[in-house]
Amino acid sequence: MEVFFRFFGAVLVKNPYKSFILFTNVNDPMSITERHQLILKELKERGHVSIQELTDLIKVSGVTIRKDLKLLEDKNLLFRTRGGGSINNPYTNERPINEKELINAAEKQRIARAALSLIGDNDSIIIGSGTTVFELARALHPDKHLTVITPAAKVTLELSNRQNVEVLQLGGIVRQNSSSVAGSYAERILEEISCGILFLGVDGIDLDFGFTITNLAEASLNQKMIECSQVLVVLADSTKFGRRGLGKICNFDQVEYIITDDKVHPGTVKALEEKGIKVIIA
Amino acid sequence: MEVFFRFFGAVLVKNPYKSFILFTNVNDPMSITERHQLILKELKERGHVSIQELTDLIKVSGVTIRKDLKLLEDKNLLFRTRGGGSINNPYTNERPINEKELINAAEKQRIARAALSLIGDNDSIIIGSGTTVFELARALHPDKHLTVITPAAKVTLELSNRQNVEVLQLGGIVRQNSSSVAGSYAERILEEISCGILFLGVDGIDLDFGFTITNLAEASLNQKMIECSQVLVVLADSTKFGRRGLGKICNFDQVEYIITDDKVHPGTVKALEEKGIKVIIA
DNA sequence: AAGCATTTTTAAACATAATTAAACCGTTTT
DNA sequence: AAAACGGTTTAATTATGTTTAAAAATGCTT
Repeated sequence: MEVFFRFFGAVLVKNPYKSFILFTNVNDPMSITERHQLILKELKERGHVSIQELTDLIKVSGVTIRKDLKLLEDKNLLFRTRGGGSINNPYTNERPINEKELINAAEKQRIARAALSLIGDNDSIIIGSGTTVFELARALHPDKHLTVITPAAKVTLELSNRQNVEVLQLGGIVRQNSSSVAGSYAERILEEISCGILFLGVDGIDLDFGFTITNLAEASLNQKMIECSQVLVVLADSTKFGRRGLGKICNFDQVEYIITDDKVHPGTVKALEEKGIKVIIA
Repeated sequence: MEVFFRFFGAVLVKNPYKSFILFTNVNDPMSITERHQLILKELKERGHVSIQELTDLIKVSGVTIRKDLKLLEDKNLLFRTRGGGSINNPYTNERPINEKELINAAEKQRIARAALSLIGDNDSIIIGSGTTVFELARALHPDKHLTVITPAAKVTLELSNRQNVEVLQLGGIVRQNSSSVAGSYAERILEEISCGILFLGVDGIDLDFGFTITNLAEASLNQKMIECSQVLVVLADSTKFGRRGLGKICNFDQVEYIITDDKVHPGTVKALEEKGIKVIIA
């Protein structure tokens, strides 16, 4: 018995299968489970979600999102906060929370997400220490393999179970508060490494003095990082401009990109661009 | 006999649809088994199915699809969600790390607290990787200065803000899951170090074969740690006895203390003590 | 092939769950 | 103090689920 199949004008012979075409409307409203999945995914990537974000994204009412958050909280999958939800228990504060850090959190996340676009497949990158570049680690979910070198234990922990990411933790004495290493051990490892992009967080950007950080040992490590990297990208929210830290890291000619937020002064941007730096406003 | 494909022509023209092609014969309605196969195939490809989709496709009533989904759920082939089915439990995706931590948590904490008594003022110690020795880091609140060397990022993060503790994080490639480094970078740092006590967690203690761990790179690192330490203390809950991991760490003559819980077999304790090891039961 | 029992399917009725707008209340910000 | 924001409740609407009884399909026996 010979069986013919016709499909878009072509004829298939003796196909052992039966055929159906299943259609899914992409514009269909999301099911409750899909919403919950999405919320959990966002939480995992960003650390917290806001109701505003979610209503914009999913096109449902705030009441519904609040109900979702309540359900997920009941399942111990998130902690409810005013206006959203968080993956961390806000009540297990290891150290007093810097209020300002929280206020700039959204900017830092936008900056981090803008930085993602600079990373290519099979790249190797360095992620420095500091809260801004930590957000980069959090937002990093590469499709292809990526090697990440970092002095920061927080970055290592964030990335250690992530798909497609290989982490090289630098060694050395750990600085209090930053949980990040510095010193000769780390620098010696860097001497054997050549890396694509360095993502650096800084404490100060002064148009006359250059890029600075408050800790001297870290400044030295950052210099070594610059030496072994081909491209230097500085991530800094707009509050860092006009400030000076104790230790100088580098001059403007060594920096290829600065990624910052939209509160940066236009004159500053112009001055940076005249120095040959590509400024990305997230 | 000619068989033709069933097209939903009007739908095809509309663009916001994604289409999936499955095979089936048109003339006969689908059998129950074919339906189930179709549902499972869709699930495999897309992760979830909706009842709406399936009724449109197979031209059966919603009641029937619900019955199908119930049957498949009873066979543990899918999870029912409102309006459809999902391939994996949508709510068990979080917090994989805590689970291992929870195993024998109370024992591990008692073991860790017993280990504290071995640490003296101004000592320098190594804390290895694994959940048991991590509990030691958690319990560590020294009155006098203490230097801690560790390959584990979790230990570093736990101790980085603690009073009187200086942390030396070893460098190297980070192992998935353990978030702990191993390899030549770490070993080279250890060559320059001499340390008082090494607190090691192991995966297996076999009276004939010695101390073992499942990961080979970690086994090698552990050997180097032993070389640079004066005293070796093994922390292991009683479930570790009689087991063997892939990589051998050391023999019994190199171990000075074993700290374990009270569920250990008395014969085992005796055998260990005959080998010259001091056994502490927490 | 006819008869009969069993299973499958479905429409209809009913029950439950989900969503939202609107009204209202309490906090936080200005 | 006012305005803006987030949260809760209510009531109406819509979507999804369950049950029931009847019809249709299937399988088995003779």
